[in-house]
Amino acid sequence: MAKVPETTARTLHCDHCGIRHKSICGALSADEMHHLNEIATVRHFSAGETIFSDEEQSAYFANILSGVVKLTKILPDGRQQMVGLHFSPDFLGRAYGQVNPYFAEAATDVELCCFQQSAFENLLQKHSGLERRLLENTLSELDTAREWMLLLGRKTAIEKLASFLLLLVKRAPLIGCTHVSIHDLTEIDLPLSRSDIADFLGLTIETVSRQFGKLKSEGAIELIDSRRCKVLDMALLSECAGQEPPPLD
Amino acid sequence: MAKVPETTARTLHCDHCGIRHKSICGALSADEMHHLNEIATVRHFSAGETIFSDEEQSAYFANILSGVVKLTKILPDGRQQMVGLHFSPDFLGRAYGQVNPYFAEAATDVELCCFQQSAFENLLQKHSGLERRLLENTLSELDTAREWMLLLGRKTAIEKLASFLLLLVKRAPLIGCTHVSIHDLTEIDLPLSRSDIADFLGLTIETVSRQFGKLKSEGAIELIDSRRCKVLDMALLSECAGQEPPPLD
DNA sequence: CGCGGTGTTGAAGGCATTCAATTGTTGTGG
DNA sequence: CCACAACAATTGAATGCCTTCAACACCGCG
Repeated sequence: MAKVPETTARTLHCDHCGIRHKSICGALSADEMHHLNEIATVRHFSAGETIFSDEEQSAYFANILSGVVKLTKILPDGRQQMVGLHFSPDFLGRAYGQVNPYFAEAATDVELCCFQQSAFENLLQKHSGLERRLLENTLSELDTAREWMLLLGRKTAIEKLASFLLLLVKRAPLIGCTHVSIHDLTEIDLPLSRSDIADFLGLTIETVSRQFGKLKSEGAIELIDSRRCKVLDMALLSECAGQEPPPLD
Repeated sequence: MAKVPETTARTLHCDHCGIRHKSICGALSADEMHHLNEIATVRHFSAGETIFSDEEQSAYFANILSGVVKLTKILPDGRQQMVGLHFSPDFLGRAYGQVNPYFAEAATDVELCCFQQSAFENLLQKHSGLERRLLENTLSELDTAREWMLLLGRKTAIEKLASFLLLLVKRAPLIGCTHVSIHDLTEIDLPLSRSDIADFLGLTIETVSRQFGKLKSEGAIELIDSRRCKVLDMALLSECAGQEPPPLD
């Protein structure tokens, strides 16, 4: 458990870390960072690999250096629901060690900066700035989860998909998966398969596919290929997401 | 905003507080408690009253002394989803002041111990034990929210209702709304109206009512009146909730 | 007794699922 | 380079679950 996993692992120099200030490490002084540096290792995961399953999940914490990580929960009969979707520079892991039935899986190729649980929790207790950062982090995750609950409980399939695309538009700049084309249109790289999107939205892959079709025929988006789409009309997309008052007719 | 609201308000003696050790106040020493005592006021809300709406939500924090509080989110067209359900001795409020579109409403008559935002956040910064308690609190709320997402996204109507009843069975002892009858059967007081339950589960009131009927005819529960039900077969109820592997037929 | 609010029950309709077939994509080996 | 398999995504048709709309029952209260 305290062992470094089989995957590529090496110590890392926080000084040169690209997410140094955006991640929760931003709360640390140069001195404290030094301590963290000593317990940090970088690990790589290919798309589809399990990062942790419910049995061993609390073994370590991690910052996402690059890539997309999904958190899912599974019912005994196999039904599955995504409950978290994390990009760089998000933080992974459940402090204060209660066991939770989550699976974390790499949605794309992923690079993590990992910390041993015990060492990290030590640091957490010593340095209240870090704890506060973690608290703020957790609070905003809770906000996200609740927004998501509204989506799952009350939105229609097309609203769900439109909301998902808007979420990508909003968050994706951070991970460089959108860019603006010459015609001022946003292009989105979808970091998830249809099956993952379905898990995210509480739908089936067939329904997701059909809603893509509807948004296309509405003129809100255009599909370049199954992993890339262009937003043709952002206002229309927002309206489809149910965030604007619906047209009264 | 720093004013004490119009409702009944008086200073309170934390020494005699019934939830003193179970709430987040348990993190405080007698001395610190003294400080908290000075910024605390008790407020009463009748069932149905709004505790805070999205505009003013961050004005204060509170411990729930008694009663049940629901947190809801609303779509522009009026569709509504509950995103939090809180009992005594839960803590209410979003630290570090981002505005969030929640409504908090009293589901039953409610008694709160309120703290001014600024005063409480001061205390939070000075006393890291309190902050840690809040963090643990927030983490477990996040766990709850994610469990709920699984329910909203993937469970059927009957599974949703059964899960809700199990949640009450699990949490309700804290608020004295269950008790065991002479035949060793658990009796539950439902603190929510059908409409609230529907909001909780992402269903309509009609569907909730029908699922009560199904659970009854399955023999899992018995309805005493619309606000009280008896669990006849806990194992069956768990099975209906989809927590056990479903019967293979 | 009538009234409003809350909960139940029935019938019809719609949206998402399920099952099934087809097309598209990727990577491997001949 | 092409054939082929394996997988991912789309599309179609039929079913089913939940919703919607509507009527009715129940309860407390003036």
